[in-house]
Amino acid sequence: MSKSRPTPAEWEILNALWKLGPSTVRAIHEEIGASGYTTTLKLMQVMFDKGLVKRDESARAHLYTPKLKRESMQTDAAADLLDRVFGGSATALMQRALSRRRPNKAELDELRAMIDNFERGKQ
Amino acid sequence: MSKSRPTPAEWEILNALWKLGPSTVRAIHEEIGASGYTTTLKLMQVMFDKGLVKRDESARAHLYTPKLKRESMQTDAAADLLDRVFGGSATALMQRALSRRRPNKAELDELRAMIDNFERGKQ
DNA sequence: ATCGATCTACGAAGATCTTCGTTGACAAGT
DNA sequence: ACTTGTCAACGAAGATCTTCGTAGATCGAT
Repeated sequence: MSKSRPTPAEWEILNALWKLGPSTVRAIHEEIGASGYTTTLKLMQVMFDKGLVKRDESARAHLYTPKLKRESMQTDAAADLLDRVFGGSATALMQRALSRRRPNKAELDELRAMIDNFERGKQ
Repeated sequence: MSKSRPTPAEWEILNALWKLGPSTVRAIHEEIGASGYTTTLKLMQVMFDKGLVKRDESARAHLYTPKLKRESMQTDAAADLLDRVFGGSATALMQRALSRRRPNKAELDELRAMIDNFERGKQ
């Protein structure tokens, strides 16, 4: 029972799945523009074995779906990085996240609104 | 010329190095409470080969130091996650980072101050 | 000089991740 | 029925990460 966080290749596939909804290997393969089809297939089969995705096998081309919601997995990933790299400091994480790509005013306002919401305990 | 981001084990060693300053393998090994000494040694040798750390070999017990500043590597790691997991949305990242460990008022104020600074272009 | 402790160096094994070739099944069109 | 294209399945190779056993050098104390 490991927490097995998705690998980079797995994240790419998950993102495509969340974007497209239940999809065949072929659809995902084309969405991410990967190299070889069987590579994508194998990756998704491994993800199925790991329990990262479920699949509908009723048709010949199986339909894959992420097992968890995107928000949930993102939260895990953020917690992971926060722990491993930032010693738990969310402030430091934000500082670094924003320092590369300069945010515009709209984004800053959005962030402020989010903080206000946290303050009111709305999350 | 790959950007080769540090692995989890490497992050643990880097964190110890930034905390303690130039250190021997022994010191880092004890700081992180790892299993076998030679494992820590090998990891740090590999990190040296990769160029993640430099070392002073003048004494028998070499002194290791990270090659880059902590902030710089944190920025890279945050950009990585932002890209791979959050599709570039800093707002989403922050939302998830805060949702697990509820921030207190001091922390929220700190975040607000940070955002204000960004707005004034002080970063 | 020898013993014991500590260090680097090296290589190999184990674990995990990624890529790919091949096979056999199935479906659609001829 | 035969061909062509698409699919899942499987296994193996390659790449990277982590652990560990062993060997050889160095130092301090006896």
